[in-house]
Amino acid sequence: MLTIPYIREHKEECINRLSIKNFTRFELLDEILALDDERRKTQQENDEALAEANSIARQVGDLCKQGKAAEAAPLKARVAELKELTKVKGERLEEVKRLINSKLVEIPNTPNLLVPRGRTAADNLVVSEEGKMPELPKNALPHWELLNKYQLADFELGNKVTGAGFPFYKGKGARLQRALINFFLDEAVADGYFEVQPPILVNEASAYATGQLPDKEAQMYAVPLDKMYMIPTAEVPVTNIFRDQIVQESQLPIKTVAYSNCFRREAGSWGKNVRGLNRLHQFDKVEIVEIAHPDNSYERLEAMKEHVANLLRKLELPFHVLRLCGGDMSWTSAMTYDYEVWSAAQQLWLEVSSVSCFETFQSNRLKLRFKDKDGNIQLAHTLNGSALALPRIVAALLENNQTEDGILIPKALQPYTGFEIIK
RNA sequence: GGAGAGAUGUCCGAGUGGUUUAAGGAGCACGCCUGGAAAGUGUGUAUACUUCAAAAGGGUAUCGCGGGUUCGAAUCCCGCUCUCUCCGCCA
Repeated sequence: MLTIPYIREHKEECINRLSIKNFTRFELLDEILALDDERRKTQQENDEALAEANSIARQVGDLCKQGKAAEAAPLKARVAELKELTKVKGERLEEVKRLINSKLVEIPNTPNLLVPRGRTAADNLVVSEEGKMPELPKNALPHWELLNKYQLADFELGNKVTGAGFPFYKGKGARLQRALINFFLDEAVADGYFEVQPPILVNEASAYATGQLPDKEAQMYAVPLDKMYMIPTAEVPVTNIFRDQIVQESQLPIKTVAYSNCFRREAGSWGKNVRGLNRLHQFDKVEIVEIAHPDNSYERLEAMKEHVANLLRKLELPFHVLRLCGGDMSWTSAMTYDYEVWSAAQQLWLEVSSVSCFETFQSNRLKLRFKDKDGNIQLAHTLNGSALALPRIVAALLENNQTEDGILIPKALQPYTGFEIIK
């Protein structure tokens, strides 16, 4: 969420940036500032009452030691009055803080001024495009038929054992999954990312800190008996590593990579173009997360963007990069690049990665800070990106590389698969 | 799942109702000493909110978390979380 000092000191800029996301409820800003004034005033009054009570308690202690307990009676009465007062003030203070918080979570992150204005995916800006568009043989098949033809995945079996959107991968299909995971992890480690393997269940505090709660609760699978949630992305546990932390400035940027299963209920989003691997409830993803200095977080965003582009180059997939417009960006992002690979048989661009800078929007809620050279403590910037999500990569690999002899595996992946062709 | 023990600052660790304004030690930072270092020595060393034009200084809260008792709680009471030991189960 946004910080109150930012809203207070840069209100015009804040409004201008929010308008890029087509946000219009600017009255929330003034409401928050008014409540914050009340919070300060209330706290001051409460603190004064507490200070007087503390002072009286010391006096009572002294009197008792001197054997003058009787003289303490009026002081005790005064403390009782103060206690009533601090009860009322304290409750109001908590109430005001709750109100401020409830309004803050209704305001999205402020987009970077470079973010194009717009409402839908059609307004996204194509910033680069590379790779050779494949020429497919006649009777080219979409990936769901290829999965079936070469016995790489079994959706029916998934339906039987779990439900729709939970396929089994089998044989070379399973091996291809494992190869891609290892390939992505090795590439990230070679690029300086520190590998972690996170839990795939998180507690409420973690889900709240990265913003899945309270807004996106319906998107997560929950384990209510233990008050836990299945992660929709490794971003959640990995970013939460840094919750309530003060890191050293010299440690920045902190580059972390994690592979995990991801679980998404995708409530209400089933419809067109979700066949096969295009949309699943459980999928695999390698995620990169960075904690960066505010001075160079956008340089880090470009570096992450390049890391992802290199993966796609090595996989020899045609792709383009979009800078998302305000209307298509996520609530929490300040700037997002989406990567889409061309899935030749479906004749579709498939989103395989989303790389974002959140500035302080996440770290404010996380309480993720660093101490600068002068000893001042300030919020760090967070960034993350998929590098990469597997199912749509598999879809594009299968469709684009199909030949009459079988499906060719890109060279970079062959050491990981142990085979050059699927037939 | 059962029984017991525990959680104090960067770390170790003392503290069972009032100069604890959290002892002491270690670490770290800076200074002195030194040709340089070690040793020695001195000073400093949490976070959040708030007050103040700013700095300095001050106030409040925080001893796992949340309540309660009391004029006063790290200390007493209740609930929760987590850790350790033993038992049970187990890849």
